[in-house]
Amino acid sequence: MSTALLRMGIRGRRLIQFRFCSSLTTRQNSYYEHYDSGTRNLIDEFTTYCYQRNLERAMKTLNVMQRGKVFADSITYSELIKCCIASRAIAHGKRIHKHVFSGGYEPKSFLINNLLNMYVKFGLLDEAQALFDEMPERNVVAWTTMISAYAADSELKDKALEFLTLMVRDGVIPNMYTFSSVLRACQGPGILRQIHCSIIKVGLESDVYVRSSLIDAYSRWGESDNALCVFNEMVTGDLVVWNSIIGGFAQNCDGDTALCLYKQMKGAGFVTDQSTLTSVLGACTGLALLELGRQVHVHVLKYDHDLILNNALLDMYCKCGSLDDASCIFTHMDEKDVISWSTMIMGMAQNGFSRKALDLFEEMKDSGIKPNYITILGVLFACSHAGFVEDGQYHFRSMKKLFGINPGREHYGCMVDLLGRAGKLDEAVKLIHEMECEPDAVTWRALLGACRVHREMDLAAYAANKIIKHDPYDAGTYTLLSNIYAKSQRWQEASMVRNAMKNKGIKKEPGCSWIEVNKCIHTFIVGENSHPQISNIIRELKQIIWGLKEVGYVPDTDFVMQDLEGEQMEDSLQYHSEKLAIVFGIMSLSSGQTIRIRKNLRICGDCHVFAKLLAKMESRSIVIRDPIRYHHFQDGFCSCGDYW
DNA sequence: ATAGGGTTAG
Repeated sequence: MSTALLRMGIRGRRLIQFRFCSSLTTRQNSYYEHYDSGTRNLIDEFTTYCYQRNLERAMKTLNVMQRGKVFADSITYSELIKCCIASRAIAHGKRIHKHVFSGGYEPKSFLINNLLNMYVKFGLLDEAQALFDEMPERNVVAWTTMISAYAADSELKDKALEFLTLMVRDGVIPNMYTFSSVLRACQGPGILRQIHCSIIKVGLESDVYVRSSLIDAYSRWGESDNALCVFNEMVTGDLVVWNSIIGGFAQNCDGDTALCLYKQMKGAGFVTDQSTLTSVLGACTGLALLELGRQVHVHVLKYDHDLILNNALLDMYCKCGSLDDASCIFTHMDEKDVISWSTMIMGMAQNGFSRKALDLFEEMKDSGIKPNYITILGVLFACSHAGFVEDGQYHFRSMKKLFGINPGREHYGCMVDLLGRAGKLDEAVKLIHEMECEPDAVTWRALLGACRVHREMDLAAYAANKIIKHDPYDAGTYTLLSNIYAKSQRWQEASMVRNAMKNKGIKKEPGCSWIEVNKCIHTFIVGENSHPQISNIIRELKQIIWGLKEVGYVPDTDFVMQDLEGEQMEDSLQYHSEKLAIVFGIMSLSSGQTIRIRKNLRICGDCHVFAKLLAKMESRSIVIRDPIRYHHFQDGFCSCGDYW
């Protein structure tokens, strides 16, 4: 007689040893054949229900079996617990937990680990911790389950790292599961490097899970170089590792590298999935590559029910200035969440369609989706850009009451912008002093922007000094401040600012514009006449300026109040990068096509007038995206309403 | 039995 059957006899009851393992273990380990056909049928039924994750029926069948003195063992319970997790049956899970410990036999360690995992999956960390504390022996799985639980909680990441130390102290050796969990808990590049060292020491760096976690962790802390090192050391990788590195660069605003890696990935024969496409769309968004984005859209159609992917698509079209496409996708999405709505509201606002943004906000509330911090930001952004002072004040005042959202710095920034732009500079200053959180450079920049519009030199100087205090390397603000002093004939202060800039080694970022023609990106950098067709472009530009002057274009050379937010004055008025890019667009795109430009600096007043008049003269749309907002030029007007 | 990648702002 086998020892198993002997044990059954001693305990005086029958245990179910399931068919879950019958394909894995040999039949001699199974009690199954010793049962009568009625019991066998019950077990079959139970097994089927468990596989179907039909908890209700499985529990019922188990009760029937227990009445026939056939009891569950650890494997049985484990399967039941998996059922509970799948159907999120918390109460059932707790009942099974009690059951396990009230039985007359000792639960196997894997069963307790399953219970632990169940509490973690249900987010009941206290219960999990209590169970963990009671465990007679904690193996690497139990430790890893706890570490993974704490690492996933933004408030408890320190605890995950602490558990790693405790675990090692307890003599339990972390494995690749442990490391890929604990990497999520690293709260800075220092500790990350330490963990990386440990991983190398135990020789786990080539595990794909560990590798993708490392890449992700380095990317999250802005250390793309290290992420790329980890990636490049890879001999054999999988889709997720590729997705990690592509996503890492896409999120770190390095779309070029992300797209380059995407190309390599396809070259290496990998098939993309939703995650890849989401990151690639993100790269297109960052680079304003509408045509490439459209190509990716074709692949996205395969996954038309993927919400995250659709949201990324939506954002791509918004940020590439194609709101018709965005609206079309938005109306056809079968599921919309708060991010879909926020993306659309912000997209409308940034592109100058403020009324539409506010209408969407009303629609969103009607649809029952609760706005979040970012949604409200979009709403206030829309109000400030259109001068809807009362709407803005209403939404700002009611956000806490209606949605329980406390206004943050960004919200105050929008309000300062709104009030300041409406000429209520006193109220804007008052609001800054009333802020619950400390004003920062962004807040002061909003005030400075308003001062620029209303030519408030003194207040502008005050705000600019505040910005420099917060952000001592902001070249744009230095330039602006020095220009303000110069304009007010405060020469000494002007030269002091310029000296401070020189001493700190702060240099202006050169103006740069990009345009996509035939799937190729053409770059124009001010002062660097590096484009192969530059002489033709300049010749054409001169003719255009000549033509525009005939219809009333007067080049504007007053830059004093135009340097804002890192958008420094570009040196040569005539050859501003966006002018070159626009002219190149006219020369190389077919006549009906919209000209789309992306800029690294804010557009200057002169180029703005130039684009408006040119759009009218050429009867075509020009869209320029700067780091903050969008300008849709058409028929002599701009969607920004001449405020930016 | 325990582990990895994707969406809104700044």
